Amino acid sequence: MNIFIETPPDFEFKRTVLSHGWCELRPFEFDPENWTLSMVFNLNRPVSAKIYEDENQLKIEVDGDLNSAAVSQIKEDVARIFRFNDDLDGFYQLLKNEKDLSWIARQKAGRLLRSTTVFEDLIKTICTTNCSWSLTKIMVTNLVEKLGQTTTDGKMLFPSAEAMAEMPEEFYRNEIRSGYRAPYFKELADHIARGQLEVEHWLTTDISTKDLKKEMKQVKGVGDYAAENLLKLLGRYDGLALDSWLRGRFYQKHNDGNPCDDQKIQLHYERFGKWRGLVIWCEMTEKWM
DNA sequence: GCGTCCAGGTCTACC
DNA sequence: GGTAGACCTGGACGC
Repeated sequence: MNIFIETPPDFEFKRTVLSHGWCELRPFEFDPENWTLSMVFNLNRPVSAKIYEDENQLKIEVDGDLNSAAVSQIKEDVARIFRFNDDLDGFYQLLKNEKDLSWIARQKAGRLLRSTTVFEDLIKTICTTNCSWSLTKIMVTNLVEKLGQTTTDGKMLFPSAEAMAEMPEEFYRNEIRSGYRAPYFKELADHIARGQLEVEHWLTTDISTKDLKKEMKQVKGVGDYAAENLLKLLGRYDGLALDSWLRGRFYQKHNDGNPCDDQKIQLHYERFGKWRGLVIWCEMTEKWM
């Protein structure tokens, strides 16, 4: 069946899908020829779907018929991953007189694609640390294919914390190829499955970004970069989430290709206040489309 | 085909 | 609080 969802006026499907690398990480699958994003919804059973842009709405093509509760859940999940409820007015106002950055508002960039749970984004973020993008994809694909529930058409859901907690550390090292991250995954999944750690509330908590970042860094494998990257996915852009790729792009664009310390990068974006993390990301990914 | 080197972010021990 | 070394993998490179 097909489900149609109206999009906000300042929403841009293509810019959001390609906002960062998440569309390449399972269960997301991006088809650039047909401009389709595939994913799997966690309803009372895993259900695969293809998402298309259809004028001012999104068309969600799902396998079989769904009841109204399942349709509501899909609408909620779609709003969440595409950031329909994010208010970017302040961000666009800030940039409207910036000669080199005004394109961001014109192209409606700035919505960063995310998963349907904080847990999934957290695990994927740890998979991006200290390795090549190809290894990130290998680790995420292995997690999904070896632990995820299967849909009727053979697609797979991202595994739950409970499913991950059932596996021993060696599984993550030998099967997922996560190397030294193996004990981190095991410990994180154990803590969440036992109810000792609650990460879903990170999306709605009122605590300061500084305190939230501190809480995130209590998770093994989460350092400054990972915490700030996850914060961006939660809608908090105070941190730049500098990694080697972002630093390299800054050196090329603003420092004649020469390396500089992080303090100089921080200083460059300081005037953008709470939006600085989103400004640097949009600026460095301008040519992705 | 095999061995070596490198990039990558975080943790831990140490100062 | 700051710093050095270890962690582990895939890929690039030389032989």
